[in-house]
Amino acid sequence: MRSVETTREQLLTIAVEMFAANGFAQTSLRAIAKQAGVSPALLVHHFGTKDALIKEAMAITLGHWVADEKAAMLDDESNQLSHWQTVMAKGATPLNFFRQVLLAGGEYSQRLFAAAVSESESLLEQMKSAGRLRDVKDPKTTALMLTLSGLGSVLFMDHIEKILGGSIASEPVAKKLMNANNQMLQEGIFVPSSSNEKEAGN
Amino acid sequence: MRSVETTREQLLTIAVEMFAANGFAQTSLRAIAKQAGVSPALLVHHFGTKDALIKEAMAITLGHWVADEKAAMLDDESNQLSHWQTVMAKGATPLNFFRQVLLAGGEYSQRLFAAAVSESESLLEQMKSAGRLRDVKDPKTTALMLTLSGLGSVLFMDHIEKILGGSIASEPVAKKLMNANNQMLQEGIFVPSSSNEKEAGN
DNA sequence: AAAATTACTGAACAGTTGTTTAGTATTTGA
DNA sequence: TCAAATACTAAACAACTGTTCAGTAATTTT
Repeated sequence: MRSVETTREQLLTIAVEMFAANGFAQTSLRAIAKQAGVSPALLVHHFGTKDALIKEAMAITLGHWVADEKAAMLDDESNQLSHWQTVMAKGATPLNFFRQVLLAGGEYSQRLFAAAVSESESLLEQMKSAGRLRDVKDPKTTALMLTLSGLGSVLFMDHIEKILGGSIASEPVAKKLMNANNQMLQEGIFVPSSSNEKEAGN
Repeated sequence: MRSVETTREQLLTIAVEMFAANGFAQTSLRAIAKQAGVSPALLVHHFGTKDALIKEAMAITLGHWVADEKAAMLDDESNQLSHWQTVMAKGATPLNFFRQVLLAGGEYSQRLFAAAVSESESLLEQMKSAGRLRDVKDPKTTALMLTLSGLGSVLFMDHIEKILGGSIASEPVAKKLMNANNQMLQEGIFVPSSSNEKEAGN
């Protein structure tokens, strides 16, 4: 054999890129094989089925991401902008891949979402112990809301870029988003009306 | 002919439901025809192509929604919860349909997103003239952020329900979300740190 | 009532899909 | 060096896709 593990890895890398760019259902084994200059049957030989290939692609991409993310968190906790740019510096592929995972639904989507929520929760806890969190009444739901806008910005990347007129990775666009977000989350933007000043009972 | 417009309308209704439930690409003409008890060729006869059917389904669903939404806005502007329940009372189909439109990407997705953003913008303006808006530095980007969490909650409906343990249409879950959202948007949740108390320059 | 139009079907076409099979080349282990 | 295992391919299968075609039934128009 010419170079077992290397060919397999190459195939996996190409698959991840193509899945990230076009989605799982829209990427055929034939297309991946063609891009790799290889016969479709070889993909089956190495991975068994398309589903298995997808799962392996998910596992490896999520694994890398989590590792990198943890490193980045320990590294630089306070500067959002530089963290954001660190994330984007990894290139569009992993972010787009996650986008596709979320879009595809199913088990991995569920897991990814849950992981994002719990990351938000631990962020809130960190902020709390740093004395930078106000008295949040419902931390879990709050974390969920934070997750929604966070993942929303990943999912709607293209739309955002069209509206703000620039790459989401670029400094001006990233700053715009962060400033708006910071104002919302630090000062609030709405003045309570008399009717819903108190929280609705439940 | 047995009842021209009626058959066409029935087909369209079934198509909308199936698209909403399973997505556009995942719903074949044969499946729609089977559900309708009709031959696949009849769909082609009435709509020409699948794409045309999809576009017609989009046009009619978006049209109905916008009309209903405008009526609801004039009707009851202040009570978020009852508005939310009005929205949900229309049933899951239109909301899921929009979800699929957003997921599918493309032109209609773009339009829908842009419409949602501009609706958020006009909400901000309304709030401002009602004296219920703080001094927002970047209303456009702020409207965009609001849109992200709004559409996010539509896209991730299933995940949210799994985490909060109940239908998103139910009163307790809806209240949870709204209370967390209100606190965030009215009081803010983060205390500014010294380093990013001032907005980052650009 | 005859003619024209419209509603509708069954069968097939051509393309794509994931996967299988049978076989060849290449590499490894003994 | 010989045998076993692995890497890899060409061709085909079966299932599915959107769409076409030829034809029949029902309805409208004249």
